Amino acid sequence: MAIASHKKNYEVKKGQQIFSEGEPVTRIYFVYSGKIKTHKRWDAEKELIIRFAQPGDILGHMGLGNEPIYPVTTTALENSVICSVDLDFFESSLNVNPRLTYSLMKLFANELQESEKRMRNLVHMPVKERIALALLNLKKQFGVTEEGFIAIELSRQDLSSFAAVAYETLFKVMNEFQQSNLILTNGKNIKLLNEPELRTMTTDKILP
Amino acid sequence: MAIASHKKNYEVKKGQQIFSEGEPVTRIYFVYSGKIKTHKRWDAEKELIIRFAQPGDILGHMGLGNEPIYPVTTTALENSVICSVDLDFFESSLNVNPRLTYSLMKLFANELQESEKRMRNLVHMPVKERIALALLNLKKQFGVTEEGFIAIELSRQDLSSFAAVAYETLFKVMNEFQQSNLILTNGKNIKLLNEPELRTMTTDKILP
DNA sequence: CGGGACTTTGATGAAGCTCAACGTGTGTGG
DNA sequence: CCACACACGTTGAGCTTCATCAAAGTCCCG
Repeated sequence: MAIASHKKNYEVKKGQQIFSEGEPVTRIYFVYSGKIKTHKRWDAEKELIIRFAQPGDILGHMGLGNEPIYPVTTTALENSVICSVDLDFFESSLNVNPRLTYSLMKLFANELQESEKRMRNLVHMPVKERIALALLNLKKQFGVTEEGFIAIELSRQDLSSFAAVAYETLFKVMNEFQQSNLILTNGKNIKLLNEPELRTMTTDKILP
Repeated sequence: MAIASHKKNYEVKKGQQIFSEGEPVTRIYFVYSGKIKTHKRWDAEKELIIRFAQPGDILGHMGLGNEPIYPVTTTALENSVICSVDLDFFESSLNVNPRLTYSLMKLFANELQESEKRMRNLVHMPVKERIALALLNLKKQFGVTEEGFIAIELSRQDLSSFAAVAYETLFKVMNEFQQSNLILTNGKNIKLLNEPELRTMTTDKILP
């Protein structure tokens, strides 16, 4: 196929970066297998995890804006396989294939909604609720294993970066949750025991 | 024109809502004149201002996602003129006109970048920096009048909702800024006196 | 002149971040 | 195989920041 010359397949090891904030945008990536975090740096040791990508997800599409600079960093959470296409090739695909453009536009619309909802939540929610919400969202995105644990293994570091909470604060709240039988943890594995309760914590202030 | 039957023009008075969070998406709006805020409610009396729209900007496009529900409210900050098209009509325009879809996709890409940058900033920045950033962004978007004031009149309420800061806290910081000759205020008019200083406040922790 | 809404200032308290110490596991070299 | 070091996980105490509450001041209309 003609496409092949523009396509590359990679294996990415756990912890390895695919691209990094500030680099010029050269390629668009697709996840074949594995899990990948999209994050934004702050302050050398702090970061905010923007979202997680799974098989089927696209990466680097935020670089399609006017500034051809990746605004985020992407790092593999486990060994993953991704494929990438040249940016120019992707752009010309968009020209040729309006349906592709359309579905990409839809994707952006959804992500923008999500992003702005989350922005408001992070701004207004106290820590406990932010963490509850983070757990619920993880379960929603990744589902659970047979034993009922959320089907992703995150370091506490990553979990705190996702909930936008200090590292140490996360422990304390997770303990509290555990003591009130809201969750059950086993190392990195987390099970939600009382999802309705967690849900009301996060929604009762969001008016319709 | 055939379009005409799908088009409506409105005049919107200051303070009037165009559409509201939770309503089903029926139309897409374009701003002809005036200034409009896009905000998300929280907690009956709190809100977060997501962005401001000016002449030429589109409103309601976030409703193009999978859920046909407006995720935000839009309220006129001054008497404005807007035009709207039926959602179905807009969707079919997208089918017919790939260039439109493409530019909409680009728009979304830019807004998503902006949104995620702002999310990180709001999460990590202390109050003073958030306010400095809000002022800089307002100036960037609206420019200044002949006298050098930022060309938008915002209530302190709105300003605090934009900076994601408590109402009273805003006053105190604005005073501080005034005392250190960073800004000059005259009622709702704001002039930035020392933009470089404000800028360093907001950028020195954002590593490249 | 008085009332209501908006603005401004001060005092207080709590939430949560930081720092620092301690515990636990794991890999490495003797 | 053990000892040690280094990373990672856990807990506690102190302290800063900022939201909240309450009160006083100011402006605008009736």
